[in-house]
Amino acid sequence: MAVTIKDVAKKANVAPSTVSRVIADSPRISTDTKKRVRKAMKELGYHPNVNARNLAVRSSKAIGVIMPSSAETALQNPFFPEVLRGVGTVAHETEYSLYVSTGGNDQQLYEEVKRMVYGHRVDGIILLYSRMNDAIMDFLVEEKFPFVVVGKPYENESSITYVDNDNVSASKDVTNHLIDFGHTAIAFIGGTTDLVVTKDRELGYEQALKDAGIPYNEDYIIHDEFSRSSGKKAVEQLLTLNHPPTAMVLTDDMMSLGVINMLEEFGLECPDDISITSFNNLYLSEITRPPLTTVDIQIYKLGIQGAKCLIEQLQSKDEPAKRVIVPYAIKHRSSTKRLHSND
Amino acid sequence: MAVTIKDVAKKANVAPSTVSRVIADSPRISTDTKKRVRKAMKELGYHPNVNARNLAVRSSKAIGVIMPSSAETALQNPFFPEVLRGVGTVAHETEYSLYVSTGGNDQQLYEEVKRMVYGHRVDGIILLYSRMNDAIMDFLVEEKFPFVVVGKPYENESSITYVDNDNVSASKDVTNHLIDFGHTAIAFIGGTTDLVVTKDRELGYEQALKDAGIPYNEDYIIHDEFSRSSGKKAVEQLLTLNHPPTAMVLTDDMMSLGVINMLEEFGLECPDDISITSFNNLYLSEITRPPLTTVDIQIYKLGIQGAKCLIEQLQSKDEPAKRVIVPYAIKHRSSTKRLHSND
DNA sequence: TCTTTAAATATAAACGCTTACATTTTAATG
DNA sequence: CATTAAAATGTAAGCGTTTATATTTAAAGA
Repeated sequence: MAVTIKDVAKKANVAPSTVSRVIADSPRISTDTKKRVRKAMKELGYHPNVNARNLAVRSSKAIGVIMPSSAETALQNPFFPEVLRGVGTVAHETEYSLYVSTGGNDQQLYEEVKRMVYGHRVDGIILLYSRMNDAIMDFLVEEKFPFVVVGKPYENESSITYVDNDNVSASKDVTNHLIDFGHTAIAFIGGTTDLVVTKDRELGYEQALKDAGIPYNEDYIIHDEFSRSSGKKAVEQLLTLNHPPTAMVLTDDMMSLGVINMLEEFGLECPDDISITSFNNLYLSEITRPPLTTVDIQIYKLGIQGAKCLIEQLQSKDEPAKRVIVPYAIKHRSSTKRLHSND
Repeated sequence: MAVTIKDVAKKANVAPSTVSRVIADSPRISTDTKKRVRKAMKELGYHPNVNARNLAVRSSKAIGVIMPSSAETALQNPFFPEVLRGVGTVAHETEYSLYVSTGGNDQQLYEEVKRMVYGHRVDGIILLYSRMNDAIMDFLVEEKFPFVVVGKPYENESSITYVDNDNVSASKDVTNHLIDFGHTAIAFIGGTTDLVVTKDRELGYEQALKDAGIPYNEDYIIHDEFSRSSGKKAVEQLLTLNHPPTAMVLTDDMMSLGVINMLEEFGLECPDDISITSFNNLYLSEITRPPLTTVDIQIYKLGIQGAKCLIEQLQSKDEPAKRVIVPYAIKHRSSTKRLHSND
């Protein structure tokens, strides 16, 4: 077997507890013995066994990252890798490990979270999505297990720590941008309605219309998954309307890609025939034709902040529930155009 | 504290060992007591503590997934999430957990791997890249730690289990496709040269040229990271040549995106002015304009197979080194065009 | 020099599980 | 009905740490 604390102890002529204490760099050990023990560790090639340690201290120094269940489409959206990168950065700094979910469907995911929690696999969890009546979130609050959500909780908002953008305001801003450009027939294409983020962005869209005195048109509202195929479907639906929109507020860059593609099939050009605003500012959004006017929600920062909050929560037991709002910024590119100014 | 095996034992009036055996569904326990114990577990809400279990059995039922160090650019390429999805699928089926690397630079990553290995955090490792003189891979063989690589090892090829495509052949095929279309001025833009995959694809490209009797032109070969910005740089370099190429073999869809974008800035259209073949068949590749003719390397399957191989290796100690070649398929779309047939 | 106190280290009991081995119970055999 | 074998369960020793408590050693005070 591998070399243990006892081997080191023997070699350095001390008790195992002493070795343990020099690992923890306890001030109760004289610098002399510390040196001696460290030498022995080096010579033997000692490395602590985390399982044993975790068992003794009842923690795992690991955090679980839960992505939406529909792994099929979820992981395909660069949003997730990008938050993950943020989370990973602070995890690395603080020497936490990252456990990621693998569940394919809702049920599997739920089982997996239970395994993480009950099995003491992780000390805390980061939820990378937020939807209504989510069994997993309910479970976590029920169990009083430390977690933070990236996005806004659909309930218990004040008692759950979360990091989010001000999506209402962001959505209002882009809609206003479209209105400023003279558009009044503005469609909204968002993700599934059970996602809190969709709700918020729709709300912002509505507020902007209302403020501008533009009547709300139900036909202009479409909800679907975040994916390219759904984007296509959405376009089809809108373009066959009597009064097709001249602009659209989309809530995801990937979706926008699909929409623009579909538009072309219908013989329409963006932004000449239709203006588009988007969300996320994925690295793709500046590479598409046209480059997208999109809301930079600072995905990486969302990840950073989420992880930070969680770890704070883990370090001091009764850290209060926090809310951190990551600022957004609209990237004005070329997917929107002033109405009636066909040059 | 949480409910332990002893609590269950007491409640069910059996010895802890019996409970343990029930958990393992050992045939040595009568169905009667099994039932009784299971009932007790349910009533008490028992869940095994993995740390304790791992310590006892000296394993962790977890596999480590190592992505390239430059997390900045790496995770941005949907290739990685997609393999991860494959890996996750089989991990889930076999009840393994997934540990992912978080290291930002080479050194950090190396440290992390050591922590995984020495700390008994994972039972095996999947390397999601393969480059020359990789300290991590060397470390793993040195330690005789179970691992598989997705990609082809740069050395010890016969003693390391890996899953890969036949990249030489694939690259040859796409190059030939270009040649068939009448192109002779064909450039190659690949990732950094220390990546084995780049080597292979370049080799295929060269072979195709040679077979067709087309002289090798060093100016046509460009190496860089897999990213969009590097793609742009590459284009610039090629177009300012005396005899700029009429076609290019690119080794990554993301790069292709950048290239096409850049081409436009130079006033060139793909495929009218220049033909492009690509690799990976990311979901984007059919959404771009033009949709890319690209090699479908079946990323998801690479992940599936990689995980399968690793787990086989973990289950039976002396599983022989394997090589599994995932078949590729060229997706013919609209980014290539017959030379001189300007319609 | 003898206490008293502080500093340094050792002892041993957890942590929650698995498993080799021992023991008891049950069934089978002559 | 005793004997033996097989089946079912129990006992206890790990797995490699941490940590409360005890012990030893060294320094300080009287």
